[in-house]
Amino acid sequence: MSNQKLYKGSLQTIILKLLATHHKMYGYEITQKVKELTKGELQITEGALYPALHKLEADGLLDIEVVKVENRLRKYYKLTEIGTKETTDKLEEMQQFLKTMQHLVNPKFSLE
Amino acid sequence: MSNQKLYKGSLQTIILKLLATHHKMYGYEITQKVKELTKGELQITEGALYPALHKLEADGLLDIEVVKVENRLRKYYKLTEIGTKETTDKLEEMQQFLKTMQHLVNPKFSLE
DNA sequence: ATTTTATACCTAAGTAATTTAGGTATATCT
DNA sequence: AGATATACCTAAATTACTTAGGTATAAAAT
Repeated sequence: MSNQKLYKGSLQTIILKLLATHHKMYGYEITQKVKELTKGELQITEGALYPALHKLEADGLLDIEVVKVENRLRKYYKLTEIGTKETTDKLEEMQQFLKTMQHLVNPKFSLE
Repeated sequence: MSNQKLYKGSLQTIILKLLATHHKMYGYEITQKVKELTKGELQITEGALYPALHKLEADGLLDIEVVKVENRLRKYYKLTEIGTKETTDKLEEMQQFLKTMQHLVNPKFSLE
């Protein structure tokens, strides 16, 4: 995973997108889902994930619901109304970014 | 440019790609070219660019050629042999990253 | 004539998202 | 019994960047 640093700055967007799609997820589940969806290409570390979740919650984008499952704690996160709005914005920014980067590095445009 | 932070980690790749395409460029030219290619979407700051160029040179990926034009200095950079190789690798990593991110944020329209 | 903008280089302090490297605890597999 | 998987967490270090300066020449605007 030598290109892990390219993912810098996209963690919040990834979390928000997952919560928009799956409605309700807990931290560990997010790490596993990302690993699964990216076929191991992206491994979200817990040292990055948990502080990010706490910040999103502190910023009012996420709501929390603590559940005890098989004697273990789970903290389910879901989007607030503000979080849903912010997700739309961040996904648009991401699409714009991906389009721009594709344009910059795509060999098709190599003669510019 | 609220999504500037998404570009974190991609500066080296952008520089290398430009030098692969244009063979020889100087710092100021790179900032202008990126602004032009991205229609202002991405503004490389000089505080980021010059240290990045110095690092790429120190790492042996770039060669330098100083030229005096109209009484002003220009430092032209071009890829070394190692730099050319590294560019290929970094562009592959970037393509993989873009594909993965596209898939993550919009599985419906995956590039696959 | 003088100020501003454009060209062209640079550095250093501060910021923030991460990595690294720990920690706690329960359940399951070998 | 020990390793792996589940499930949470934090704090110091790293790092790529932003911010905010600096020097200097040439051209354009006021």
